Amino acid sequence: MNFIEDLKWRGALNQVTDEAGLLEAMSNDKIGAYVGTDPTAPSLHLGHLIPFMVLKRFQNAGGKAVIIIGGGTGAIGDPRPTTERKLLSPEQLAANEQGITAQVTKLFGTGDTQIVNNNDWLGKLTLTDFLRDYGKLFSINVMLKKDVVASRLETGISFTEFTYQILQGIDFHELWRRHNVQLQIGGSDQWGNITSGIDLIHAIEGNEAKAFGLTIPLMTDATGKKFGKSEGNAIWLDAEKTSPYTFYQFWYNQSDADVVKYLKYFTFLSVDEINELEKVSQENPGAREAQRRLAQEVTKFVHGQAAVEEAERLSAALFSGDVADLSADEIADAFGGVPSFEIEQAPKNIVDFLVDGQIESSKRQAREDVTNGAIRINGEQIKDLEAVIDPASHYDGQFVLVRRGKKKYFLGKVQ
RNA sequence: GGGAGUGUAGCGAAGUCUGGCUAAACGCGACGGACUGUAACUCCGUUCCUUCGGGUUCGUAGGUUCGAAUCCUACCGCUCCCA
Repeated sequence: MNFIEDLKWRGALNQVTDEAGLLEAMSNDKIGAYVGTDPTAPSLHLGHLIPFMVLKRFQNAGGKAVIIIGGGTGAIGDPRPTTERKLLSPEQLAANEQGITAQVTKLFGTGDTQIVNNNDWLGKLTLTDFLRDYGKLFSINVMLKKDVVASRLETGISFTEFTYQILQGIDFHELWRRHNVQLQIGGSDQWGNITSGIDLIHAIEGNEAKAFGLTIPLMTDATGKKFGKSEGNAIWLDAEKTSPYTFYQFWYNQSDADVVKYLKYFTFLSVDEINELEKVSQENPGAREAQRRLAQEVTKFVHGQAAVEEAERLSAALFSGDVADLSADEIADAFGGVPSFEIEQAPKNIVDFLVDGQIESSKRQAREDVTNGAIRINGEQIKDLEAVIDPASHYDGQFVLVRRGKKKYFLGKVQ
């Protein structure tokens, strides 16, 4: 199976500009492909992982992976279909660039990968050079027709964001020139920006210049919701923002209807392996074999093998439910990945305890959950609103382990 | 600058003409529970705060009234049309 066939089988292909041409270019030469990310946040989240997975597959298919950290484009802002973005401060941008660069480096290693920051060339471009060298090559008429711009004409779009597509076009051309990058990969919303780049390359280098674009379909789950949120929160790749345990659990909890789709999309398992897992999953869905494998593979890719083992150890401890007999050391060891909060040594009423530990948002809510039997302290269900929590009662007086609902854990640490 | 709209709980959206029955319909989301396979579906409950007596809300500030999300005035924000 070639690169494109593999993507099709995985359901990871939305549009390609010239499928045959791309395959030919790949077989004739070691070409590069790139994915760009603007540093809009200090960490990547699962949505970002999607194009990176495809880039990695491209690399595995013998290509060279190039990643742009968009210091320059991030300073401008890729227009959203609805509203204008707020500009990020230079300090924020710098911090975000640093965080994201570190993550990408971890994902791709240092092998056949190039990580560049487009601020290196965009930052040096003077206004007059920009207008003379690039502005002349872009037709306002074409730019206005791009989907994002068209949708913004109603509500308004600043000149700054309007210009974004030119900047991304310049990026593609720069990489084409410097690193033999002939393919740009992105989400389906990037089609317009990608074709801007291809057009620019053709305008500067001539129509015979090889440049291709490939987009990936928007990922949704079986109920049609946008993928990648857990309880309304984004799943981050940064272990500080989303613990490896939570990350692992996110994948482990995927529904049967979605799991095969995600195996195809988010793992490098072979066709045979995935087909086998699909079969196993259908025959015995309750064993959650496919989900387990999915969780292992993706957690390994993002956080490493040690994190997988840690997450599985923690999961085993939590879901056995038998936590009261663990030692303080075991608690510290196993529950390190669970959200924690600081507590005082003195005994405290259950409701106050939950609110002070920010496990509950208000006393009202805390009472409701306690009354419903949703709260367990050190493994023991507490339904009495007057109950007093004494940190000294378990784990050498060091910890109080709180469980809310069926599977949310919090660790109180005595100061 | 002129004209027309609009601003309600996390979001969407009723209620405004015909003031009290409105802490404010309904939907989504979120949270909890039952079921289960740490799934999906379904079902049930909760969703401003509370010392459970009550308190504070419907863009903001005033006013009318026994009583205002609902009427009046000013201001602020947003959208559209004309210039």
